Amino acid sequence: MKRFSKRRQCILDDLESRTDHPTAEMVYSSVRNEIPSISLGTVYRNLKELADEGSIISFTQNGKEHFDGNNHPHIHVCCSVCGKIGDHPLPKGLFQPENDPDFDITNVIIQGICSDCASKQSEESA
Amino acid sequence: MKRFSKRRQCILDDLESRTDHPTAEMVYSSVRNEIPSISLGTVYRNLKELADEGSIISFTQNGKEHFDGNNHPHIHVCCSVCGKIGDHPLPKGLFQPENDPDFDITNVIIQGICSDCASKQSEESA
DNA sequence: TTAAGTGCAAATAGTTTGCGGGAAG
DNA sequence: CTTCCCGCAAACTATTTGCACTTAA
Repeated sequence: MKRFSKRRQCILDDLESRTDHPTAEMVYSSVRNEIPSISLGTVYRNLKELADEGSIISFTQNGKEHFDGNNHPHIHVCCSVCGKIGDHPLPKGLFQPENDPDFDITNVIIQGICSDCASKQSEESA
Repeated sequence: MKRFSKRRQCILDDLESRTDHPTAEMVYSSVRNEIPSISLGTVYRNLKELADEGSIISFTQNGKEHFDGNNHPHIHVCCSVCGKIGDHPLPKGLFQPENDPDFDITNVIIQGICSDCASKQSEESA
């Protein structure tokens, strides 16, 4: 049976209290303020368990896994140039794949180039 | 200046001729039928260049990068249990982030659990 | 001719895991 | 007690890179 673990709780609390989308390393660095003896392996282990049980959301961007304490399905808009990640609400039913009406959406990721980076790029090439 | 390279062309042709979403390893295995002496490093190198220049789309699923020869922005529906990836058209303007109307979308990923896997899981827990 | 492309193998980055010790129930 | 959890360090996987050699232009 799954136990109450101070470390797991602390990791979950940290994720739920922040609005960015930290990597494992970033969670590690933050949680160490609370529990200096915690190890990176434990952070990885618990992040994976929390994601598997659906308590948190995870997705990969630029080769690193990012985590989100808000486990309600919503939209992540990610700029592939600067790496910025923004949250947006998911309009009800809008994204339902027509060939699988019961597909259970857990996360939506939109990749592209934000207008800031687009204007910088056009300056450079000018 | 960028040159015409038989290997790069062959990799691009392979990607454009298939409708799945292969990993680098899968492209390597396929392209080796055409050019047996090609190396995995070259496949990685060219896939990265093609993705950087926008000729192909790439995204990470289950810790591996997948590639798509269709570089028109469209929706990838990914089941996080069985790993199936499906293509869907992107309704014009539907996903435009309201706080950045000029955000240039290159790819949309919808993660979740397909109905097949969902029914299998409910059987197991029964 | 010469800069871009390549094979090879070593290196790297991110993540996972086995194990002996520690803590929750 | 006994089962899960943890720190540690080694292992693993996917990907990148340096270098000497090829090849397209």
